[in-house]
Amino acid sequence: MSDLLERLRGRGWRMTAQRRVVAEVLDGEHVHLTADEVHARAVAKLPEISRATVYNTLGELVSLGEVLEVATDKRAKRYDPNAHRPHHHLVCAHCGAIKDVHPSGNPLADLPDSERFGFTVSDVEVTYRGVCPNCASA
Amino acid sequence: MSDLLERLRGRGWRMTAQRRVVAEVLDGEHVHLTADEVHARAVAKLPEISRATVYNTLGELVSLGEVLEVATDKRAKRYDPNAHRPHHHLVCAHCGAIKDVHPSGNPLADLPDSERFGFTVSDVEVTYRGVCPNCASA
DNA sequence: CGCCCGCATTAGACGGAGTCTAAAGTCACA
DNA sequence: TGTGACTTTAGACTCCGTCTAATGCGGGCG
Ligand SMILES: [Mn+2]
Ligand SMILES: [Mn+2]
Ligand SMILES: [Zn+2]
Ligand SMILES: [Zn+2]
Repeated sequence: MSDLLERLRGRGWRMTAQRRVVAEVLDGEHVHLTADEVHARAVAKLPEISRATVYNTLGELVSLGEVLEVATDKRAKRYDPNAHRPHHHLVCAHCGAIKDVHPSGNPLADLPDSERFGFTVSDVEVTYRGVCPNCASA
Repeated sequence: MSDLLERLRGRGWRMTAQRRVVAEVLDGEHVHLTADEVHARAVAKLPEISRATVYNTLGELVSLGEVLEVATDKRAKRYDPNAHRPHHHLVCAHCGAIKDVHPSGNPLADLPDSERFGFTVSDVEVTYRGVCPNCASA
């Protein structure tokens, strides 16, 4: 994702300090941060950045397909910079920890035509739930 | 679900007009209503029922395993009285229509040990997304 | 290089969904 | 029927996210 800024510039994005900082926060680690967590980390690098700008920028990154929205819990959406390699999620029901997982097989193929009700099915999300080792040992 | 009230009484539930009405709203049709939709339908039968009671009762039904919470979109949770037969969901990305589906195969078996990170995995939710026939023809 | 237009940022108001509280009501057992 | 614990209620409150209108600034043009 380190050439993200280049790609964005290529798409006509005006480059600003705020956008750079949001991209930096998402870069590197494969995390699943909420918008307010992104904001908190962005503020550490650029104290005057506003919540609205973080929301705006995340929304744009999502539209551009550079970041995915993930709704694993029923609270705040999480933003996933791992948009390159398709994957699903494994969530700890106790502490909320999230792992990227790659199940074998193609769940799309497991939905027979008789179960499609005439829909054009284009995507599938799989969320595994369980208890992480940390929470299990506590 | 028609003997739901019996089961609940058996569990020591105090039976009230409000709880009866919420159970009736959920009974029968296999719908996926939001809490406010449940409230609206409950009000039609018992005008003075409050939003808080609908939320309380839905929460209790969920704890008892009689109703499932479904978070197919990123807005309000939906309440699913079809807790008897395990199933997944197919959602229209355009109008939000929701269908119950029964994929072949067991997605839990598709998650190799090497992808479990020491978690005890107990559950999996699969959400298919696409466009329904109505929206496709429009 | 510096101007200037239009895009970007900002603070704060606003909205929807859900939770909480404290006061009032009512179920059900004795 | 009386009683006490359980339920219900209105409305305040929180959290997450969106919107607005005023201000700021990036960067192409002259
Ligand atoms: Mn991920
Ligand atoms: Mn369902
Ligand atoms: Zn955990
Ligand atoms: Zn549709």
